[in-house]
Amino acid sequence: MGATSPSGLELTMAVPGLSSSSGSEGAGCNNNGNGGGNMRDLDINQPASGGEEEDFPMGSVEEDEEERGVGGPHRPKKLRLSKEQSRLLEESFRLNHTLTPKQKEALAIKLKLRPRQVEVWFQNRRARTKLKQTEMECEYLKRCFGSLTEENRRLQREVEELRAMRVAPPTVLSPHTRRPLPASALTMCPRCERITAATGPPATALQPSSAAASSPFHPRRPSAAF
DNA sequence: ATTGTCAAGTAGAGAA
DNA sequence: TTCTCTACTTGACAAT
Repeated sequence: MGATSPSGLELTMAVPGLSSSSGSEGAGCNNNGNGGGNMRDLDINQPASGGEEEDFPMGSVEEDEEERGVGGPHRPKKLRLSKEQSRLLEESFRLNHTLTPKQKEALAIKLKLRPRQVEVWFQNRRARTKLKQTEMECEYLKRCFGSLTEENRRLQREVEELRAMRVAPPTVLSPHTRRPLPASALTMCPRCERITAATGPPATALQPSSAAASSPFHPRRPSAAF
């Protein structure tokens, strides 16, 4: 299962029975929702439409190495990848979540970015994917916790009911003689609270409580010697 | 003013 | 030593 979240994250999660509601949280998904994009959609490789000065946000390959900002702000402007750049990055991320140096170089040339920028984009993209997956797993575990708590409550109630029903000790047959054992010869298994013969193989209860016969407490126990 | 997003910086770990 | 990764942080910017 691979879901694409509103923010374009492709998520895969190996959680049984989880229908990853792909667009669950729409809270912060402002980008690429309508394609129209009310967000300023700067192409960092184009000069800003109005002002023709050195108005590059930063980091396009054209302006790369030069030491600008001598005494200037250490983080001058924020790069915004263009739609096309993001699309191509997403596309290659879909194919591969990591890049070889060659792939990185090629992609950087294709996108007119520095290899470092491509690398950073992939790092951040992986981080976002992982975060999303973690959030989904968290949701899933919360649901599991809820249903297990409910199941636990139900079983506790069942135990209480069974305890209340057990007025007299059940008649237990000896495994050897097939005759009823005296109560003094019986013990209670501390784990399953089942009545057994004090020695020898487990005795056969004549009137096992209906739940004890197919109790969920003892699923396929390797015939332990009690 | 606050909040969310995201590119980029930094530190530390691990592999070659 | 160098490279790449993850995890965490920072700061710019848009949306509310």
